[in-house]
Amino acid sequence: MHTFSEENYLRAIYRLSLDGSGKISPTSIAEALDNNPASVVDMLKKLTDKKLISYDKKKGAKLTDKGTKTAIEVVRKHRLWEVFLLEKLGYGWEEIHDIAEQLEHIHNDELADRLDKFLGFPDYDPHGDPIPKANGKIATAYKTMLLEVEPGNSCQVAAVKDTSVEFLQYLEKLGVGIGTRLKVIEKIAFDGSMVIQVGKGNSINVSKKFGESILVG
Amino acid sequence: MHTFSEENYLRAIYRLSLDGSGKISPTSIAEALDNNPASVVDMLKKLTDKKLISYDKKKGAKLTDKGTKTAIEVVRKHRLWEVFLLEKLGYGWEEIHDIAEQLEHIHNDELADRLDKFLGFPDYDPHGDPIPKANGKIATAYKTMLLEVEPGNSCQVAAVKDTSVEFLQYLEKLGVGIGTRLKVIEKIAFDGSMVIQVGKGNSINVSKKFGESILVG
DNA sequence: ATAATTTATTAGGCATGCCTAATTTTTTAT
DNA sequence: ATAAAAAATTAGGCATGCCTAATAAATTAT
Ligand SMILES: [Mn+2]
Ligand SMILES: [Mn+2]
Ligand SMILES: [Mn+2]
Ligand SMILES: [Mn+2]
Repeated sequence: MHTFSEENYLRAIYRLSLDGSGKISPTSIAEALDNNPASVVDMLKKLTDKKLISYDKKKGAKLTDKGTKTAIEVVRKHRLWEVFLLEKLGYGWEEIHDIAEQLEHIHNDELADRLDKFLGFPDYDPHGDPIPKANGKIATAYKTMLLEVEPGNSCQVAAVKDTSVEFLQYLEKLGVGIGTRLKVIEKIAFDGSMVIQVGKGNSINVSKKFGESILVG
Repeated sequence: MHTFSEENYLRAIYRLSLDGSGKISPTSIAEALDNNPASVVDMLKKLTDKKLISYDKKKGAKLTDKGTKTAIEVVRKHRLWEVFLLEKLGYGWEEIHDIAEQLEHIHNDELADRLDKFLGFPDYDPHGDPIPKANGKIATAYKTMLLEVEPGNSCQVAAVKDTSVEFLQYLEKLGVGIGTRLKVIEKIAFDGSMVIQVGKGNSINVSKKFGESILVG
């Protein structure tokens, strides 16, 4: 079995590989895990020895099939537990990520499948991310950023790319959740911010970072 | 926050203190945790420094108020999770202990209370052990062993003192669970074994160890 | 009381997973 | 091409939590 730390690295590498933002370097992993590049280099050696990744200074880190399988299992558990925490225990959507970060490491062969069944085989987690199925298949994630929506057009919030407490509480305050209808009124060329209308409510100005953190469908 | 290992030690010391089998020594703790007395001595120092226990070669280890509080919180989570795993996820009663061993270490202030509420405030776990309440109060555990029941008398299984897979699967095979009515037919002086009738079924011979592992009420 | 046995403790070591500081390599700017 | 900056790596260290082997202390048996 893998350690918590190994699983956290695999999950981080997996997420970085989906971002498609190029080479997965020690620095990028360190940033994702909020630790030190030197620590990452240590761990990349261990993961390479265990055949969970390949690592090459030129090509960066890449999950092997074995590593991908493990990463997806961890992600599956993470997202299923998030659904449980929100729907069954009544936590707020800004609280669940940190707890799921711990629960994703509980080891038991049947756990994910039993939890999945108990929850009614949900397709998406509370942040709009697709939940990998028992066979490892994953629905393709939404990938249009709110930022890319042209003024005059409407869309619905499909997922949030940032699960920080700060961002989710801000969304809560604005009345924005998964499924909320947003209309882009205007884009400000100066700083990339935009004016949007939330549902049928009033218009507000949100930053470029905000526009990049919401995926719409 | 405390580490998994610290919590496991606190829980072990707590359980040993309830057994009332005298002084809690490094050897007894090592046996409970299946590790080495030398390791235990190391940890007793750390727990003493953190004011979670007091340790004295003469008096053995004793939980402080702070240590007791933590131990009870861990036991509370352990038993609530066991109820969850059995009742909501449908695991067998011999499978839940090991998973709860992991789940008991998930840290979140509201978790135990939310889980408790979700489960309908259960009083006992699936092995018949009382679940500590939010205020730390615990129903007194059953303490009459099946072994002490006189021939001719009947009783009901209230709890099992041994949660090993081997014992629980054996009980399963015999059709014995919490609440099962048992009648003591005969006690064999030779080896302490006894002949019991399970429910309205046939009579079987069970060992002394068996008689010591079942609590009745 | 002395010897044998058991228990507790210390000493030294190892794996994990992190760190800082120093060094090397690579990339970017001039 | 050279200098400056950034990224990767190495070296050395630290905390945790475990181990074995050696030693000390306490118990039990003779
Ligand atoms: Mn995690
Ligand atoms: Mn999520
Ligand atoms: Mn248990
Ligand atoms: Mn445990």
